[in-house]
Amino acid sequence: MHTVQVKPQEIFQALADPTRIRIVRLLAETDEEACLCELVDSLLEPQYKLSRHVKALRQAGLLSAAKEGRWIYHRLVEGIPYLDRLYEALKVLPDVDGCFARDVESFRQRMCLREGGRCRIGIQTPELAAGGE
Amino acid sequence: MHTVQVKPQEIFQALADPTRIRIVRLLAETDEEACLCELVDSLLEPQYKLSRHVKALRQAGLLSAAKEGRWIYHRLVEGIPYLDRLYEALKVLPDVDGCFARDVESFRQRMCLREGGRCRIGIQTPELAAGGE
DNA sequence: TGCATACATGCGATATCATGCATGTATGCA
DNA sequence: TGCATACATGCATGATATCGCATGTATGCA
Repeated sequence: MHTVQVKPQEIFQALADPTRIRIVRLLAETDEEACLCELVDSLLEPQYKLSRHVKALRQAGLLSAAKEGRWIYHRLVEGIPYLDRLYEALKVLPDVDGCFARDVESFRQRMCLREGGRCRIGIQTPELAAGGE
Repeated sequence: MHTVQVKPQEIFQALADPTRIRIVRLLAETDEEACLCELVDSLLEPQYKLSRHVKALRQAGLLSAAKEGRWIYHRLVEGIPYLDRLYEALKVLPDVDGCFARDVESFRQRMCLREGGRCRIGIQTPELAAGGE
């Protein structure tokens, strides 16, 4: 089940980081699930960084993970009143520098590389993969 | 005006503290304004602590302040889409230990001490006033 | 004009967090 | 069975947050 007694402040703490907001907002706006390499290629942040942020969001109860072989698909936990309202808040956040719009656009293009609706490739931006460049 | 360019993560950071959540939730549920001494007597936290948290919420754009002589009334900034949705999320947060319910009850009782709708007394819990006990 | 009072804040101690680098784990394919 | 790869994490570091204590500022009243 979801609730492992997550304190309210832990939920907001999970969103108190620009990268984590980008992750949640991306998944909220597209209503999609994504594996880590897709997030890396969309947000253009290092693999280890997003891995940790995704973990933080999972521990806060915002994300659920589904393992499929080597890939792990992350999606928003939905159906919980206060979480659903948080997503709504995120979706109407101002996007002054167009960062969120770019994330969504990059993500949509990355989704085109799926085969049969599943990710079959890894990180397409080599300098963001483990080990750096 | 309101917006002094508050970054999204600063809004969530402002709510990433249990005391600040209590403040915002109290004002959201009661749709009231409150001065600092009323908050002290309701939340039963030291004056200097709430003063700082209120300041943090103001800097994040969640609270506005109206000075009336020695008293300063704080209320939620409303009418901004993502803020209004955040308040809605706060209002449906679980209250496992009954903390929020107690805050609201204490606040309602404290409001009975107003004269003409205005606070005319100071902190009624001496050990929480400046200087400690 | 001086005092009581509503609220603000400088300081130091402690704790938590995000990041980069490097490396570890686990899964599937040849 | 070994290698490539998708993802995870230990460690050190710098940044930031909270708190208690004490004190400072500003307003109104006697």
